Amino acid sequence: MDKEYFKKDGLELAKSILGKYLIRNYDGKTIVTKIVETESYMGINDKGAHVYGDKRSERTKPLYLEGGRIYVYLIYGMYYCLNISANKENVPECVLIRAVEPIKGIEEIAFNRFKKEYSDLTTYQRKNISNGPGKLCMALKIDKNLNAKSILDNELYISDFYYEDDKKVYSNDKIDIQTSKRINIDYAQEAKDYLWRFFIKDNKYVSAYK
DNA sequence: AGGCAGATGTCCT
DNA sequence: GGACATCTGCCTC
Repeated sequence: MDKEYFKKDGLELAKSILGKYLIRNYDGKTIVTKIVETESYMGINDKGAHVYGDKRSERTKPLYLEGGRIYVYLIYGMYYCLNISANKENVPECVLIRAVEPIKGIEEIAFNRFKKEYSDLTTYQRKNISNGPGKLCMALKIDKNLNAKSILDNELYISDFYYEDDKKVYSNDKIDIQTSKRINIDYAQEAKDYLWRFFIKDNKYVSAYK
């Protein structure tokens, strides 16, 4: 992925990063996951968006930067959510990453989530290891420190391949995408019914919402 | 497998 | 003071 890739609009970006790899590097460790669920937030006219009504604030600053910036915010006082800004500068669209599938580094993920080895997790915990926006941030150790940084940098980036024993493994472009209404934005009036949630059909790690 | 309450900080009226 | 792009634990079925 290059800089230009992220300058498409928020709906295009949400669909095109499905199936791509979200890769996290920290403390010399690498975690590889696959993006399986996203939502679009379409800027100043979207009643579900943080920037609705052109609400510029300290919090929403990264959204106004050019596409490809990380926007991390705190929700319900205890959880982080990861977004990628879309489109060009001053067009504050973004994509919320709602769920990922673990590919590499499962032991690291299990520890970040439950402070236990993967083999000690219950089937319930295994199923719920990264199938939600707050859960995936815990799984990948994502917090405010990454806010406003580029999603092309080594700490956290999106790619269409990862390395398995020095061999490139590419993502599959042929993905069956399903759509639905966005989750938990009942306040957004007519915008709550827009079909701006996208997920990979039948993927085990999509969040619990139908 | 599903419903409900509680946790808890930051942004907004 | 209230809302919030959520998760967990505890309860019932």
